[in-house]
Amino acid sequence: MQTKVSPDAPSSPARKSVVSRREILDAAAGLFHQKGYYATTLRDIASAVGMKAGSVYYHFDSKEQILEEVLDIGIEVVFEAVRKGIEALPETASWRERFYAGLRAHLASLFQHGDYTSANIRIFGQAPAEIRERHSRIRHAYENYWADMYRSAQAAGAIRPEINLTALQPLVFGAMNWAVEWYRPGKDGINSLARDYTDILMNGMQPAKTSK
Amino acid sequence: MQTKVSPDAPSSPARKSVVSRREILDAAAGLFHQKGYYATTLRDIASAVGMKAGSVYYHFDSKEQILEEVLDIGIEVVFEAVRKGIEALPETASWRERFYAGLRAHLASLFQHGDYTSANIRIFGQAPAEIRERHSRIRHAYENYWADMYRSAQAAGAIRPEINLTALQPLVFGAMNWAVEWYRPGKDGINSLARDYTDILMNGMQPAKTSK
DNA sequence: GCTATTTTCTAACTAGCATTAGCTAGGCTT
DNA sequence: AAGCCTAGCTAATGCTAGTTAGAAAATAGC
Repeated sequence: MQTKVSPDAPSSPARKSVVSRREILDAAAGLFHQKGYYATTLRDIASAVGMKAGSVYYHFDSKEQILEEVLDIGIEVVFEAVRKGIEALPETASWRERFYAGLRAHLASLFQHGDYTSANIRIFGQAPAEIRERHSRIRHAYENYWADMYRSAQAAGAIRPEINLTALQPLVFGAMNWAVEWYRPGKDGINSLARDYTDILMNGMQPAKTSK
Repeated sequence: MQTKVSPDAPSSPARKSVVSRREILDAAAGLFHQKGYYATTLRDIASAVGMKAGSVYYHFDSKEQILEEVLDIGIEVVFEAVRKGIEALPETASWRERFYAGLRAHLASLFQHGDYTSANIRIFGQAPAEIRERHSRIRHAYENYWADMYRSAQAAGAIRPEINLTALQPLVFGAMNWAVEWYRPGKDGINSLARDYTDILMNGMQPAKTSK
């Protein structure tokens, strides 16, 4: 019945089921992103990986478990990409460079690792309360990562002291995540999008400086 | 069978069914917002207004029709609020004032007319393709309203010429709409939120002006 | 090559859903 | 007062979904 995931069993030499499992998750993420959670049936998922619906239960206990893992992976992938993107910068990097790097990494992972992250944004609201609850931990970890960056940037004077970080943070998140709803990437697409966003958010849209 | 809505029949003195119809829509909007479209059953909707599921079919042809109307109302309410908020300004109003008024009205209607607009944001992605298609017309009308404002503001020099409006517009939309996911209004809440957003988007987060 | 374990399939079961058909009771109109 | 329209109810229908149990196939170990 396999209830626990048991991360890589003691000596298993790349089990077959590890692959199938991953394929199922991949397919599920894609379908969830496309059609939403409820509109996606287990038969859809199964047939996308060339299986029958019943077989999925060898790998997962329920449809909800699949949802849960897809959600978690969605955040983890972005989180890791952003962290790596920022840590790759030299110590001397300016706040603007760090911000750009983070923004760029977040956007990139929305479209490259595509399904998991964009599924996350799309279906989070549809998830049963209990699952949403559990999943929120990972979300908050990621949010806190950004929150810390903003805080220290403001402390260092790279962000105006009047700026309300409680508003800034979700503003940026919203701006980034909304891209899933409309943006269809071209070749250089994501970099230029990230540049545009950075420019707007750092400098504002107005030409000169005005009274607050 | 009642296929057409026949907007306010010639001389009917406030039919009972008009009320029930509206109650159903209200309840549906609330539930859609809360639980999503598929997770909301007709029985849920019906019992929320003290009816049985079958009776809903006296007022609507299908669950999808309810969805469609809820979606449409969601945009219309915001659109109207924003238009009114902006038109109420004097001719002499600055771009910043206009922007603030629009932003404020949009945010306010997210939380005041609450369910319709936030349901719209939440469930649009879950709607069947065909409905999404039809509904997109209204959406685009609203988006175009903003697009025109941005264009003329930029033409008038109130927005820096380097700003890419194709990026600016969804950035702002995303920022506003994301508020549904996290913001819980207090008393003065929305006004101060709108002020914060306006400040960030107009002036940017950084203290002085830097090289682009 | 035989056996044990993994992995998948088949085939059903159950529950819940949207939808429908026919009925009922009250009120408006004439 | 008769009959029609309105508004809603009850009960049944058909379908689809998640889930399960056991058989079959594939794979690996000895």
